[in-house]
Amino acid sequence: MKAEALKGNDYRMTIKTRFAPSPTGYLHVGGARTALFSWLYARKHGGKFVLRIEDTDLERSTEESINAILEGMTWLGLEYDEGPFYQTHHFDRYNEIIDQLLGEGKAYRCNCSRERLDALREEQMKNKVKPRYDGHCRGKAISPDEPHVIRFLNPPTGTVVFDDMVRGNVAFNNEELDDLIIRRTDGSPTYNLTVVVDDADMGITHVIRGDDHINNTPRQINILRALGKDLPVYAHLPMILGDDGSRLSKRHGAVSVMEYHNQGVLPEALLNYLVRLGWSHGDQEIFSIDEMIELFDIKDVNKAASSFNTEKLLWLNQHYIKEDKPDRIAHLLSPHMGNRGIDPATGPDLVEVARVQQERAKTLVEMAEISEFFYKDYDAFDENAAKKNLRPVAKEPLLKIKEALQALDDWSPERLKQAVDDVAESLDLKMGKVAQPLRVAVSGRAATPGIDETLFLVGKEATLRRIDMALAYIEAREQQ
RNA sequence: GCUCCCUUCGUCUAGUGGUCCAGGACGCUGCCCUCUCAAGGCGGUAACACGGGUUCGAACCCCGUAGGGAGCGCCA
Repeated sequence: MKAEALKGNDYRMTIKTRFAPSPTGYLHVGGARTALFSWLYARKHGGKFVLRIEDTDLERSTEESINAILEGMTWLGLEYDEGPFYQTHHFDRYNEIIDQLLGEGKAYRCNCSRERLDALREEQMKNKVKPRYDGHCRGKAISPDEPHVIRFLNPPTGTVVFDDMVRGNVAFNNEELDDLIIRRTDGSPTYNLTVVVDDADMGITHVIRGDDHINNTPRQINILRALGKDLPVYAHLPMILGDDGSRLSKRHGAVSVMEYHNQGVLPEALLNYLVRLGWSHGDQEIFSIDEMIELFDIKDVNKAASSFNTEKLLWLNQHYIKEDKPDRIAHLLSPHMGNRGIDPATGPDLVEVARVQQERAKTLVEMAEISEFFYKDYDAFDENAAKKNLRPVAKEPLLKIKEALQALDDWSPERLKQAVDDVAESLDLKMGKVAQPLRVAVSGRAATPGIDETLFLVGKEATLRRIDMALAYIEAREQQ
């Protein structure tokens, strides 16, 4: 008996959040952060997280976009416990609710023409008042057989008040609202109705969404009340702006989550970056997923919008690349090598390459670029590097080191380091005078990992061949 | 235009009346380390939007102003 009661109580208390994107584009960073916060809230409280696709706009919704959103969620690891649900599958239910409201006199038919509505709006704007429907069709007997929309009869007076988890107490006057359309002429339901019905049906306890929806909240609350449903708790998250403070758009560079994936950003880096946008926990910057779940509290979310800063994202990305296990980095790096036409199986162990490059790249794309020479001869020397280091004075050190390396049968980093040291000493040169020309010779570039690791991974045969290429380059220069 | 909201270094933020001539992080920058590039270590640069109050005392409370944002669809 007691256990039974407890169980019932627990059920009601189970927290459920949702992410409800409309599939009209890719998953962008703003949506991803909204999803992250919703997900964190559910995870932190042992609740459920549901994914609902709001595809009632048949004109703009696409299959491609649905897949892009699903792909983005998966990549970020924001796994959902229920769904994906599709609103287009719930039309019968929405109609049932709309008919119920109609029957109860809480909604009515309206046959105002678009022309009348447009004229009304224009008139109101001209008179400097907020444009809203004037209730022209309220109480009019309009036949279901003639073309019409259905409007929700919004309470004409009073105030809608709710306690937002991030905004605090929010109040709207019903006078500011109007009788919104809940069913279009073509019979399809509209957003404010479908959201309310689904949230109630799915048992969503906490509606966490972007604050561009805050103005919809009082309308939704009024519909919920008309339906006699419990209200969820609301949390309206601030927007993410571009680095110039304006609304995030394509001209700010990448906004799609998968674009970051393509650029070689690690999901944990993006997540860490996103969680710190509008939220903080003292001075802490680095958060593992588990720490986020443990420490995240929606009450610590800021009210003000924040600007997206790619530099900081890249810093975090480098941090995670550096900290991660070389074999995972190698695994993630492999496709990027493939994009450059390189099959990692044809050269040194990619795990070893990842290990030596880990702290030298901000993205996996960059790491692939600076690692290409381990797998294939460079097409040309980096111009500045060659100009500076492959000069006639470098000839003797290169010849000497070539000789020393040729004689080496233990091609280990230790012996390679020793060989370079020995040559430098024998010529009475600083190590850099030998190592740097050698570096440019074997890699074609000015910067690589330590010379010992570099030579080791490039291998004896390629090293000797490339030293000859460098010597030929120097000689060609001398001819000029 | 109307309604609502927001405002600490360039950026992300800490800060909830005295411990703040404002702390951390990214960026930029100086030095150290060093075979290059990174990474790392130690420094530096830089902010309470403005104007009035309230108070012994204000980044923190109140009021204006300015700037920014969101919404005002048979889009979501």
